[in-house]
Parts: sequence; C-alpha cells; structure tokens
Amino acid sequence: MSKEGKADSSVSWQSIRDTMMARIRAQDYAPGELIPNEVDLAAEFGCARATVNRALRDLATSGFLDRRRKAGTRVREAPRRKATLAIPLIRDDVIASGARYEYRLLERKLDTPPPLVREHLKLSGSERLLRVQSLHLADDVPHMFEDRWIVLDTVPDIEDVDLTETSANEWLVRQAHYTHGTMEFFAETAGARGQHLVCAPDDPVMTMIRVTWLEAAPITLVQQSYSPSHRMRLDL
Amino acid sequence: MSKEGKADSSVSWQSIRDTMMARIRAQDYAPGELIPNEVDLAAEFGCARATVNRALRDLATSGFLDRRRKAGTRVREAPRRKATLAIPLIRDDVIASGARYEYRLLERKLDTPPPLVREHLKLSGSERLLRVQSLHLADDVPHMFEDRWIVLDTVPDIEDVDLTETSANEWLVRQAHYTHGTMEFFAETAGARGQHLVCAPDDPVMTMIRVTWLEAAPITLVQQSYSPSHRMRLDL
DNA sequence: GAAATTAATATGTCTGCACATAATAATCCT
DNA sequence: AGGATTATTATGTGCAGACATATTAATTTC
Repeated sequence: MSKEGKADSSVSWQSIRDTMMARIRAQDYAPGELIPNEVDLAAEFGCARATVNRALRDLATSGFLDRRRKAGTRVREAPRRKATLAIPLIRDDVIASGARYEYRLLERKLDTPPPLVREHLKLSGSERLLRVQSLHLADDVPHMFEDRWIVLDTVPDIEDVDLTETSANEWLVRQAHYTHGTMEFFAETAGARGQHLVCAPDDPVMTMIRVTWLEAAPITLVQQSYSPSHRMRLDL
Repeated sequence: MSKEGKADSSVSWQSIRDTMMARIRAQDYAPGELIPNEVDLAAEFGCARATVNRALRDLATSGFLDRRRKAGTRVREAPRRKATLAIPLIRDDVIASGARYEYRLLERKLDTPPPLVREHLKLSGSERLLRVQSLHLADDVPHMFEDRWIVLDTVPDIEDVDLTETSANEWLVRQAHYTHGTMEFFAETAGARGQHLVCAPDDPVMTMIRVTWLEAAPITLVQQSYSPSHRMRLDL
C-alpha cells in the first residue's frame, strides 16, 4: 500500500518486536490467546509481512510466543525464559575477572576408566583413554580442579599435544567441535580434591560434569570442581 | 560437492548452514580466517544472498562465526558454544521427571530485609517487602527450599494472591515479566535449611540466587536451595 | 608524514511477490 | 455417523532488487 515509505520511514523488525513485547507485557494480548496474523500486523505497522515474521520469530525463540502453522501465534501463559551459559574457556573467564591465569598439568596418562565413566561415555571396552588432571588458578589461587577422560579413538591427535602448555580444554574447544553433549552440575564435598583446591575435605564445592560427542563417538568426559568460594554468574 | 542442484529449484538455508558447519568442522575454512562473502557463496550454492545470510547469521548466533560489516565473516578460533538453561517452573520440572509435584507455603509475611538483600535489590528503604518461604516436593520428598523477597511497590497485585495454592514463582512468571536480571549459583552447606530439605546441616547443597527487574524497578530476589541429591542437567 | 576526507565493500535489513508446509475446518462418501 | 478426502489458512521460506550502515582502504590535504 504505502510505497512512499522508502526513504527512512521503513519500520525495523526490532521496533516491531519491541512494540509487540510491550503489548504482551501490558497484557494487551491476553496470555494464551491468539494475536493477529502476520498479514494483519503488517498492515497495521505498514511494512512487509517478512518484517513482521522476523519480529515474531524472534519473540518465539525468546520464549514469549508459541507459533504454529495454520493454528496461528499465541502468547505463552508461562513464558519460557532462558539463560544462556557460555561454555567458557577457563582462561578467558579468569582473565575477564581481572585476575592472572595459570594452568598446571597435574597428571597425564593412559588409564582404564572406572565403570561410571565407561557408562557415561558408552564405551565398549576396547577404546584407549587418556586421563588428564589439571588445576586452573586465578591470581595464584586455585580456582578449579579438572579431571578429564579423553577417548583417543575419536580425537587421536591429542595424544601428541604437549598438555603442559595448552590445557586439554582449550585444545579440544579449538580442534574438536562436538555435535552435542550433556552437562550436569551439583554440590558435593571437596573430598580429596580439597588438597588441590586448598580447602577442607568436607567443604562444599560445585562440580560440573560434561560429556561431549562427535555424532555417535564420545569425545571426552570432564569433571570440573570449583573452589568453594566460586559463584557462577549469569545474566537473564 | 558443488550443488548445481537446481532441480528442486531452491536450496534451504538449513542445508547451507549444515554444509557450512561441516566445512568448519572439517577445517575447510581455517580457524580465524575469512570465509567467502555472501554474494560468492550465493553463487556457489545457486541461491539468493538472503538465504546465505540466514544460514550464516544462524551460525554466528550459535557462536561458530564472527561477522562484521565490511570486515567479512570469519571462523571463530574458539567457538562460543552456549548451553541454554530454561528458567523452570519447578512444577513442570518435577512433573517432567515423572514425579508427583507438591508445593507447601511455609511462611508469608511483610518483613524487613537484611542488608544483603537490600543491597541486591538496590532498595532505598521505604519499600514494602513480602517475604515468602516455601518448599517444593517431588513424590513427597523435599526437592527445593525457596526463600523469596518480593517488592510490593513493583508488583502490588501479589499482595492479594493466595500463595497457599499458587507458588509465588508461578504467579510471577505469569504476571510479572521481568526485563532483565541476574542469576548466580554456588555450593554451600545446608545449614538450617537441612530441616526442610531433610539433610544434615553440613550437607552440601546447590543454591541459586536470582534477582529480576522490571526496567529500573526490582521485582524479586529469590534464593533456592536444592536437595543434596539434586543434579541440574542441561543439553549442549 | 600525520590527519582528515572520500571511496569501496560486506553485512544488515526491507519490500513484494511466490510457493511450500502443516494443521485445521469443511465436505464428501459409504 | 464416522472415516476419508479436500479446501482453507497461517506460518515458513525463497528470490531479486534496493538501500542502509559500519568499517576498512585509499586518497587528499595540511
């Protein structure tokens, strides 16, 4: 319709997203109810349907809208808000906090994994595994202790890497992009790791276990325990 | 590998994304280096530039590419992989695990916040605060203990809500969409909460503190402590 | 030679149009 | 009525062209 809207008057998808977000927040559109379809909204905003589509698609991925072909777009009653946790290179994490980063390789050897690790990695039994234990420090203070199992059949190149300089973490992030994986974290007592983290064995620490895969092949299982004082922070 | 595939008349942006992803993983494009520009890629794939743009934009938000106008698109040396943690409705979380969900309101009263809470919420001093403590159970077993402070000036409506039936969590998720917030979690000892979580005071528990805002106005600060056996799981 | 100006370029986005796809609604057929 | 078929509809995506914007590179000016 209005094609004089060329020079600068075109509407941005961000502005539409913001407007729609405001309406959702103000409950101009009732939770659970349908909102106008793209054609109508495009008419209202005086823009192309593609622009409205982009805006609504964004709100859908942010978890505020639910969209289905033919069924239309409706406001989620309980928005699916999500926090994104960047899988960090510990080095960057530490440096970003303004501290000096240091990495120490504690142990590196071919080893036989315990049943729990075998199970997590779905090992058949014939695989060769590299076990790497290391400590990451911030300003000379222990920050995180890492105990890692690497499946050499999946990433054979790492066997020749000097892990006293580069941490396995960094090498893998750069060289072995996983296709998927799982992560879990929980609180536990430091136990023997207290030695490395400089805390009592019964001090509570946060531990994260991550398993990553290259398609069907397991890459690595890593268990990282943070120093008791550590807090993981996220923005919402 | 070149797709002169005109037969099906059009190439999908997903297929381009997948092809490019495979090339990145195979290091056909060297880490840190520029990849061909959109026009060239569109020519190669035999599609419109917009389609390539969509594919590359997706890979950029997934953290594999770095894009800048004029500077071009380059492969990230250390991909910024991210895990998304959905802020859960505890109810859904518990039910999804196959357990029966139960919620118990332990305490609800107007109260004066301690300095730490005041600081987190950036309170001036005149605000009225509602304090709500509750317990969430899975199959009759304590799952999470919640201690919450709600700023009534920001969400006055909640003062009239019957919180014995609906948890503050659920009401707020539905009625008070925050604009931003912060979250942090860490391990600590259960302390007095052991009473509710049915564990020893020195058992390690994972605690999460979340503060949410409606623009400049604080909505709520909540501290949630999970039962010692709880593990937070995420897919990568 | 250094600083300021101008050109060049890759990505970012909008428009209009077309067709694809999934899901629902309507209709037909026994 | 009930099941199968067909139409309808809202979103999903593709295309070509155009202009916007952010940088970087080249050029001019002092």
